[in-house]
Amino acid sequence: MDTATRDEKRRRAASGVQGRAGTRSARAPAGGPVAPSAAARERLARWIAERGLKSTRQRDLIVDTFFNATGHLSVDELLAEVSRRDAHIGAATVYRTMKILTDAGLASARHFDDGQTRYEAALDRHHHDHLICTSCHAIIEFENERIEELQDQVAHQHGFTVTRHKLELYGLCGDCRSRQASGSAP
Amino acid sequence: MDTATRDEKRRRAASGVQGRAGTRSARAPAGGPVAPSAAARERLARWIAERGLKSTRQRDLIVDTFFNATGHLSVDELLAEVSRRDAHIGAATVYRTMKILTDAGLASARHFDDGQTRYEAALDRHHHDHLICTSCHAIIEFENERIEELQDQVAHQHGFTVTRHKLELYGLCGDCRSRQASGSAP
DNA sequence: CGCGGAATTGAGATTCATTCTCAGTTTCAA
DNA sequence: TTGAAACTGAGAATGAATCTCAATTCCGCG
Repeated sequence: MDTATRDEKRRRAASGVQGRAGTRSARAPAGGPVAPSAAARERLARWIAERGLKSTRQRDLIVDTFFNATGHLSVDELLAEVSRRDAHIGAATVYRTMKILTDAGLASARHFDDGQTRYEAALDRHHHDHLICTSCHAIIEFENERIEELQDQVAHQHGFTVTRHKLELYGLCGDCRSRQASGSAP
Repeated sequence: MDTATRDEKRRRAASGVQGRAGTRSARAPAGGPVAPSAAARERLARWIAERGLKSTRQRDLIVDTFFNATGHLSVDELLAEVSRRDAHIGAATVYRTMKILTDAGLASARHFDDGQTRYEAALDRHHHDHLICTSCHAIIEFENERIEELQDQVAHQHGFTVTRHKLELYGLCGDCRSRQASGSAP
């Protein structure tokens, strides 16, 4: 029965505009020249060793696939990608692996308004927020120091100590806007 | 830091100690002296009439309960309240009614990080954002013109036209912080 | 190199929020 | 009053995510 479900999902991931979701997202702006996945894998190895976890073929494959992908992936999308390399890997394993990656601070989970958890690489990345195009689903990252300051200020006024925040701007990206302004063909 | 939050959510959702969530939220700051539910019900009546919908006992009861409640209610909470007045009302009806209210612009749906949709009255209310206490789950509303301006500015820099946004600050409210600082008893 | 216990895996079951289906009920305009 | 259309409740269905468990894999130890 799970087979049917999985096919369902894959079809969606494969067909929809979804495939491109996050493709445009900026990767570590002005990051280092080092291959990110290498450092990440090293840190993961340490994390795993430290707590008696084990390194497995599936885990490695998923992690490798994740760090070699771009953007903000959902488990569905990641599984679709992983399945291409090994069709036997189950969804549960992908969920479990992403949880480990998240706990290890190597990935971070984001909940946009599409009801799926999306993951982005978090290796030495700064905090940032997102602009999301409601038409083509592109996700663009940005940082704004001034906004953060104002947030802290507001929180302080209400006696709050903020530990994390979420700022998402939904709208039309430039491309989609001009596309809609002229012809209609998507 | 997203990590700890997940367990938090599950535990909270499981134990069902949500009754108080949102209780502290501010109601229409400096609103008019008019009873809000009356105006809302009037607008709803028009909305319903305009599109050939029907006014039913259940609908009226749910709407009345919603507008007489305070804060950011989940369907569960609303249903619990409604059930006290009429135990036969089904969850589906509450979902359906809240959808109508939302479409009519009389309620607005919010998705905080607890996996449930929460509704707040939207009658003539200004846009606002939220501070959420991760300990007692109080939800406090705030407005900050300056932040909005900066958001628009950022969006503009990226060629975006923003249609809506979401800003949530998670942390500890003053009460919970001092409570944790001193003894531990809640 | 081979053991054996602990961690891991896949598949299906399960949970939770929400939506859908459908037969019976209610509303309301004519 | 009447009948078509909207509504309702209960349970089934859906979708994401988690859990269960028997079978498998990993890996430190000898």
